[in-house]
Amino acid sequence: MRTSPRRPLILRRRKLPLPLRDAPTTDQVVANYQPERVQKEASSHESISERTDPSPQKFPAGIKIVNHPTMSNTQVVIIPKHADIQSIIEALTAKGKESGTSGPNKFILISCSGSPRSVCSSASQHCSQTDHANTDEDDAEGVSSQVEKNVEQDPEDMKETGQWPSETHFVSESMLGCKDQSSVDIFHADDEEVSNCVLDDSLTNIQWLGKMSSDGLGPCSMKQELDDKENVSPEKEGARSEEDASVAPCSSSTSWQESFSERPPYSYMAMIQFAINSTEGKRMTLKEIYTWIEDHFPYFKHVAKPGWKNSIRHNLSLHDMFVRETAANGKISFWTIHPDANRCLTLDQVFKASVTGDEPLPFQPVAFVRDEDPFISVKQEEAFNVMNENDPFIAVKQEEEVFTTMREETFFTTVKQEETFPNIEEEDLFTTVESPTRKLADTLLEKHPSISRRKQRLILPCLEEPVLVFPECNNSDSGLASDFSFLQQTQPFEPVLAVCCPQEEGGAFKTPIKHKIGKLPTLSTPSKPVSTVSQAGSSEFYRTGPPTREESLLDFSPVQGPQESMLTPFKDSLGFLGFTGTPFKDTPLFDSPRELLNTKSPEVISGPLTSSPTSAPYSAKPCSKELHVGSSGNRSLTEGLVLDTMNDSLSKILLDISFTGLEDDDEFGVDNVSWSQLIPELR
DNA sequence: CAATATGTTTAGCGTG
DNA sequence: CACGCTAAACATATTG
Repeated sequence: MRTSPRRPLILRRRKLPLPLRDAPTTDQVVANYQPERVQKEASSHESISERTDPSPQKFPAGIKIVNHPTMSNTQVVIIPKHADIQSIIEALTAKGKESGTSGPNKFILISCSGSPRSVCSSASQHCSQTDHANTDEDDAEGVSSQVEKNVEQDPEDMKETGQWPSETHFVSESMLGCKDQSSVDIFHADDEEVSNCVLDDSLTNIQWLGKMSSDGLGPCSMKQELDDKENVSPEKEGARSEEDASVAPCSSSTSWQESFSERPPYSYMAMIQFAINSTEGKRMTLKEIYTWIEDHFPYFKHVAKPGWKNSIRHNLSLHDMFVRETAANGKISFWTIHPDANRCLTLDQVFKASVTGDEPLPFQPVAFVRDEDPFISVKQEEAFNVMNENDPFIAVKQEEEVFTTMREETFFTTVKQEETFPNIEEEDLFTTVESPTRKLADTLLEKHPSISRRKQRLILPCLEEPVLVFPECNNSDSGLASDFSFLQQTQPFEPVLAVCCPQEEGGAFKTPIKHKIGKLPTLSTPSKPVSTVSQAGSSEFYRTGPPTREESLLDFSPVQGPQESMLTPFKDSLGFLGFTGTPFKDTPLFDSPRELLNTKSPEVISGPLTSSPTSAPYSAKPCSKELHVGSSGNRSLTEGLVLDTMNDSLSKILLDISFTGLEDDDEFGVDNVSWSQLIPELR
């Protein structure tokens, strides 16, 4: 099969692996998933509570309990529609405590009463809560569990292979067990991708970052592990990935070595920004950019085809946020990031935010997207696009994101005339070296002759898509840092929203406009204006418009998650937007099990579903995408809880399990659930 | 002068 | 349709 040219998708964010406290216990009837067994169960619909849960606890009638197919200390509990969840939880809690470390202490509760929309909105609405909660909590002692689902498998094949039932569309993962706090990440994975490379992606993306450490970001450590890594064959890696996926991989050097041959989940745009922002002067020669990327992403040094450099050059030229400056002697060209477009995203920053999650970030970026916003196209994270990417801030977001991609896609630029050229008319900024194409684009854009040909984008009402501005600009004194310094001072820990009116600024652009800032240096080709080094002082608000897909989808969004939300200024991109493809990437956190129980989906969704974009932009927007996704497909979402009796924590998880013939909620009763279908969903 | 590096632009593809 | 990626063509600059 042809390998998709897309960059690796971040399917989920995985907490740093935690040591398993308990070995598989003997009381588990189903220690491992067995297709044969599932087949039998599929035809019988029998209640397995008796045989799998011989404990004396009193459970309401109709409850079904089954051992998790892959998680040694976890059981899956299907709760009847009208069962008293509270009592069930209490019983399970007692059961778990009674079992101690030698028995099941974690339970995934699947409720049959949830509706797709309610679930979706519920998850969405609490995104910010989740972020906040995670920020303050220490999850070092957490026990994580992952619930993954593959998709688009023929039911029969699923039975044979132990994979997912047909019409299962989401990949979900729950991460819980942080004392009183749990987090659950639910992702929407592209069917094809998931079906083809779920495991691969999990390693490629999450583990890719997860295995990194701040110390490991440097070229040395990366190179050190390269040799070993290259010896890992795809087959071997694939075989290992499944195990890793189910057994929270340890952040050992070994796993890191094995995974970093994977293509990094960042777009070229994001990586270029990483590279440039890693330098003191925020500028790099092309060669240095190459070197930086090779050093930090061994994939490009040892695996990628030579053409990647061409792509780098292509990106540098294509995106207006990248400005070429010529040294005084006119012989050396440096690439910089337009000060007004530079979000100062660095790899280290992204890493810390997404992986460690232990450093409270000064901001909790929040981005709002209209329901019709094209953020959805991202996968790249699909699930997570901390950085989308595309831009890492240009992205991320993907998902996002902690990142995406930093897609700079939508920068509302203010083509401000530089002080050095106060008399230059805006329309003249690019006249010197314009290509026919650009001229045409300019003509079409009329008032914005200098924007790139790819910037003919929508202009969104300011109120509908507030833009979160990140005051944080690590080690950078470029535009943003200074521009938002006041915000940082006044509201260091509060989300900062910069509501902009694109129309006023001149329109939305994918990337910042490269406008003539200084003398036109010698150009290898006469089509692109170049700025001189001296222009670096510009500090105009380059990015004043609502975050577009590019921003929110930072290509690096892979690290998006509750904890990541605080990482970078553009968390919105990374988080909410970066992973547009993942409807439930952000799920609510609850301080207590009771609070979780009291949370009713209908309430949660009422806002997003009924509120107009303008009336409730802050609460509904972030989830609009998710809502859309959740309600659009032929899917049946069910809501679940994860009860960790070891930590007295309860998390809500969202499962999108579509069983053939069970679209109707009323039919999705416990009696109709086939374990052969459900179990794989919970693997 | 050839080879290489750098830079710009266009086109096609896959994906959402 | 927009986006990111890839490939390619072409041009200019640099280097040996």
